[in-house]
Amino acid sequence: MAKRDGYHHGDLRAALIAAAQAAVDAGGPDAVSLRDLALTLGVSTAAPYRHFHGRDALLSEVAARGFTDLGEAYARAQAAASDPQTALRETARAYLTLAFGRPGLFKLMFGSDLVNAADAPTSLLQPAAAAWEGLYRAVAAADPAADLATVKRRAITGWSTLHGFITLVQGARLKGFMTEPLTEAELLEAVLDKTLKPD
Amino acid sequence: MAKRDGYHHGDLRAALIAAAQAAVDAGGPDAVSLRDLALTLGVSTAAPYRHFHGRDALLSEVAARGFTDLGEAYARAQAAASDPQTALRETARAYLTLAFGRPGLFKLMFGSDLVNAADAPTSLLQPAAAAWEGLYRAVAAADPAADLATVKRRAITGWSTLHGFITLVQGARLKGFMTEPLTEAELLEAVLDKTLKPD
DNA sequence: CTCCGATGTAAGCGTCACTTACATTGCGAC
DNA sequence: GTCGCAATGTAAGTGACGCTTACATCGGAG
Repeated sequence: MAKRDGYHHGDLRAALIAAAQAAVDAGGPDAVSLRDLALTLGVSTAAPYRHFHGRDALLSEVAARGFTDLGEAYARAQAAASDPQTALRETARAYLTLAFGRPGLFKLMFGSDLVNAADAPTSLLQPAAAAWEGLYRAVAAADPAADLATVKRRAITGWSTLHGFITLVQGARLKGFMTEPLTEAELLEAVLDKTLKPD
Repeated sequence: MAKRDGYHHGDLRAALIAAAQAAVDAGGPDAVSLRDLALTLGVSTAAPYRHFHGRDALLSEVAARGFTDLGEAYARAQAAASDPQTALRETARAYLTLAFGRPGLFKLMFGSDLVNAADAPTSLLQPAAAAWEGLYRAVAAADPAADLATVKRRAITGWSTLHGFITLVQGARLKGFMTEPLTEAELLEAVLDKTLKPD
């Protein structure tokens, strides 16, 4: 790859994904402009369309890799844990780590309508579903005696707590409320406690 | 108002807000185009700028009215309840009602960066803060013995559960998982239960 | 009645995603 | 080897968007 002959780029597709990833991490989904990417990569504005149907297709690829990363982080957290309770807590922590460590990517994955779109590609839907399965798996393993409905209910309500806290914090809705008598670390543990509480 | 002399509109400002509100309810914040609104109202594309600094200022006005509505819904719910526990549950239900009843408006209020913006006007920040106070008030009233940190923690984690569920549902992240053995109504009550559980 | 501030218009700028017609290249078939 | 074709690039243009500037029109206060 990376052979430049003055006309063909070498591996424009990979370069576009990398540049888009960087832009998403730096400024979220809205910071991605195909024109900008093309200019940065020294290529015409029409070139990206040889590799992606459009802006959404490129963003879908970036989001898909985010979901893949998330699923792998879940798997690592669960493999490293000595018992199912710890595994569940560390799985939740992996979600928080992605959300607060790469907020731009998180916004793309969970704040955009890409996954919701009618023409969402399998390459996006599959990793997204796999990530959810990773969460679900941890909830199920933490209480093998629970029936299906219970596990689903716990997974959904727990995920809601975790996800809601993240979106509220990132939307700056808790500014001035998170501090005062509560430290941020205390609050984070409180959120984890509520997230994991069985019922 | 509404005097049309062929040149001046009569009350363009109010008409713009109403049209923007309708567009937001119909298709969310992204569905609002100043050009479209101007065309619909039979006015030039530059006219809206006589009444709003730009697109964000108009959307801020719509969002502000949403927060005002939310705060009033809280107040009504609390006034109608016979005891503080019921008041808290009905306050939470009011949040769900706005979210699921007017998803486009909810997305504008909590999914956009308007409130977060550095130049957010007081006319938006004040109703937003007031709405949060309405939630907080209900949590505090439900347990008068609790200290400040406890009330804050409960309000934040509870709101997180509620808010996260809404955003996950509206992002279609729970499609196929909400149904199976769980009815949607059951799940909603489960979310409310988890939201309101003191600790 | 006259002037002036409020409110409108016409025209245009720069950016965006995307399309179309054409140019260049590497590579496998022969 | 070279020929032809598919892959990959370019140049130019379309239409929508937010926003700005210079000018036109109107109603009401003096």
